[in-house]
Amino acid sequence: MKNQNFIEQVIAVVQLIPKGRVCSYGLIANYLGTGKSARMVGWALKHCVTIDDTPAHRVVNSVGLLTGKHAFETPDAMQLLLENEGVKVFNDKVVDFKNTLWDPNKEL
DNA sequence: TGTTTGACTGGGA
DNA sequence: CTCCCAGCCAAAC
Repeated sequence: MKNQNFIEQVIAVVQLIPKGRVCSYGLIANYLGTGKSARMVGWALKHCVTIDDTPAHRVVNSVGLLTGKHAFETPDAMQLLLENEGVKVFNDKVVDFKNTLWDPNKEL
């Protein structure tokens, strides 16, 4: 998967995230090679749901905070989806984030 | 073609 | 500790 647009590359990585795990924007950006453009990952994810049903709820910011929850149909949808997969979320942030974090650079 | 924006991040005040 | 600023890069306007 390389001949795709940036957005589709982000989608591909997000879809690789195992169920019950989460990933940070910076990690994905680093994996894609964009490095510091973590903003692009979030930006792309926002648009990816329009072209694909990407599990964007598995992507959070560097501290496990559900920064993108407002992009869902309802602000609570993201948290509910995560909890549905076994990821505990409290006060809009992932509980035991570092244990739940999935690093594509390490796992792949 | 140039400017603005954004689900981020890390560092400094 | 919290708040603010600058860098970052691709897409949208």
